[in-house]
Amino acid sequence: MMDGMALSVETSVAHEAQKLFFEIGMAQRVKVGAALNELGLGFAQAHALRMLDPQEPRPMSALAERLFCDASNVTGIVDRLEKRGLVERRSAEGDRRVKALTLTPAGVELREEVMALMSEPPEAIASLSVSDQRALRDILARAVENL
Amino acid sequence: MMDGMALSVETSVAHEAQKLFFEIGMAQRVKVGAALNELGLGFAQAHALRMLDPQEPRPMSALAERLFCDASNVTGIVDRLEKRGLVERRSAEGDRRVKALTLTPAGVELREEVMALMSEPPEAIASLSVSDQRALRDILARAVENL
DNA sequence: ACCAAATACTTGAGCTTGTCAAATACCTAT
DNA sequence: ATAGGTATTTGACAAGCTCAAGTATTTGGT
Repeated sequence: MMDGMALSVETSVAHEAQKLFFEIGMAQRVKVGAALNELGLGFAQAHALRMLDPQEPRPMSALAERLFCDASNVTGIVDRLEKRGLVERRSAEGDRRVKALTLTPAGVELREEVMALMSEPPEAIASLSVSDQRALRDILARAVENL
Repeated sequence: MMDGMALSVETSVAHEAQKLFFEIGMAQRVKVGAALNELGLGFAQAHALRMLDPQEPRPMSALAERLFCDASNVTGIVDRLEKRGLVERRSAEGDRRVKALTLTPAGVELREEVMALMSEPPEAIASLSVSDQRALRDILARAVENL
């Protein structure tokens, strides 16, 4: 009985937090999506851009892993990025099967914009007091560590 | 100079928080997406289900608003839900242009599952201490109020 | 009452994103 | 040499999304 109640209290706090978390995330997704569309990018393309390293070329397969999706999906996403001159497929030295994805200067530049856009805090967070923001950051940092 | 620095400190805290927020949200999206697929639902369908009221039928247009998408998109989403017998289109009394969306018993039931699934806190949040969870919930509640 | 304009929804074209299965090209180890 | 494994592409298909145009119905002005 006591255990049951204690547990239900705990889960209810986490659930309440999750509902709020989800609501803020959803709103932000809509806002960011609109901004990305104005840059002519879908969410997946933007995410792919973020996952590429301006310094170090990565194979398609590495991108698929980071995007948590099928390799054949990456083909299409990279096609569109390449058509816009943001990315280049270079055959990797040593293994001609792998395509080393390289950001072009235009790609690097747009990537910066995307990064800025996506790390822009939503209204909800920006309007918190600085001490709340700090507390939030610290709690989320602990949360991420526990992954 | 001082103002500039103070500002940059503030934005950097919010930005750091946002990056963590985004990372947790992204991971959760993937996990929830997989669970929804096992129920045979896409994210949009699930979200639509959530936005319908088991008590009070709503017109398509109301759903479009809540989904932040075009009305013509809702047609397709509701088509799929209706084909599975989760929702019914009834002509509204008083205005035959309007379709009143009504959840069937199966729809109500599946909606419950979806709600439970989507408010299930991610690993990252669940593994926080109870006091962190409480603090998180309270901060997010303040954040949502500021919308 | 009549007709033009507004409203609710559907349809169709076209795009991106996603999956799966099969093909291609290349590498590696026996 | 060759059998099997790996990286990427292709093709078929479906969801999700937008825009423009179409249909049905209501509303409002005259």
